[in-house]
Amino acid sequence: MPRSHSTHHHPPHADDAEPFTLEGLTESLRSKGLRMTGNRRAILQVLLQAEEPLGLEQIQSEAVRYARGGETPDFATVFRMMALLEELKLARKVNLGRASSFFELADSRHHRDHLVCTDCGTVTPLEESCPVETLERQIARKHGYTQVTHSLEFFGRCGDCSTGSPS
Amino acid sequence: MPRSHSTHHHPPHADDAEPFTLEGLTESLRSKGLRMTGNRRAILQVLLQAEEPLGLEQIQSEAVRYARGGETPDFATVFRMMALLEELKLARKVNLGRASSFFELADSRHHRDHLVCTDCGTVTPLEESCPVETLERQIARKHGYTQVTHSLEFFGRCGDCSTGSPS
DNA sequence: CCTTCAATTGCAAACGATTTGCTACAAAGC
DNA sequence: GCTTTGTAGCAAATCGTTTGCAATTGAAGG
Repeated sequence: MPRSHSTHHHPPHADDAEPFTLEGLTESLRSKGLRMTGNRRAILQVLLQAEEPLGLEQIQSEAVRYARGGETPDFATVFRMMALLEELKLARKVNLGRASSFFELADSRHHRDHLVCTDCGTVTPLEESCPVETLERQIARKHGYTQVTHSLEFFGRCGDCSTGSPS
Repeated sequence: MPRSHSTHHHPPHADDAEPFTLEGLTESLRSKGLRMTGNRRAILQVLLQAEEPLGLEQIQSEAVRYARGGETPDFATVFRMMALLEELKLARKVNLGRASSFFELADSRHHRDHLVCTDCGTVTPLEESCPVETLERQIARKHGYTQVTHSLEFFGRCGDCSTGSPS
């Protein structure tokens, strides 16, 4: 499918191959009656820059660099923004096996599989994407990891729930 | 590879194809100087029976059925038992996208990929295990789910950490 | 069977991360 | 610039998880 050159706003979807932009995301929010504020712009810019999933505190502290006046957005603000983006399927919570949550934008540019060290917590975004079982050993060898396991879960709406609210 | 008919105890490992048994698990604990108590036996039986990952409260409440005298083990006891099994790599925490944790035994009989409904939370263990990207649509169609996404993470010890403690 | 010692348990308190109520603030339309 | 209504900050509440401690109980040895 040739990519449309969207001069118009067509809100990006989770399964869209197209990378998210500040403009596109802004438009996605606007079209829902939501407002683009300094905080939100800063948070989005942090997420757009991210090379790996970020925790709420990371997002909060990095947002300073994009905010005017160097104001740090409140923690609750970051929390609510991420909950909002998740709701709109523009961002995802990533399971890194930690107590707290990590987030990434839901486009293909930012969605990666990750290699997490259970010891030091290092997160390595993977380039590949293939059969899991087979890959486990390859990934282990390639990255010099040991005791590699994987966690693979699917999320979606079941038939019953799909018929209910269209969402 | 022909399966050995283990009359002897050889503690089961995480990547062992052989299903866990109450006896084998008991021996695994014993060999570590740990004790097999009524609580633990009950919890293990719950896990052995499970067809899908269970939360701590589920484990606790179902344990009643295996405990003598119908005593419910304390929540903390269940928590500590699961932490222990995780430590020994006999059980795993599973990411179901919920706030609380879910567990399953770490053998092939119990380790499954899952399909989780983001709406009602229904957990469907999958029989298949193949390339993720390709499978997403197939799984969606087969189970009547929509908006299917997946979460795939790898866990292990990185080179640096591997050299440190042997664990 | 009884004793001994360390592992285990229950209880309750401590924790850490997340979530929410409320009021003041500020985007965006008019 | 005024109004409407979404948003931000602050602090308190919540939720799941984790831990300290004293009492209990496996299980090995006498």
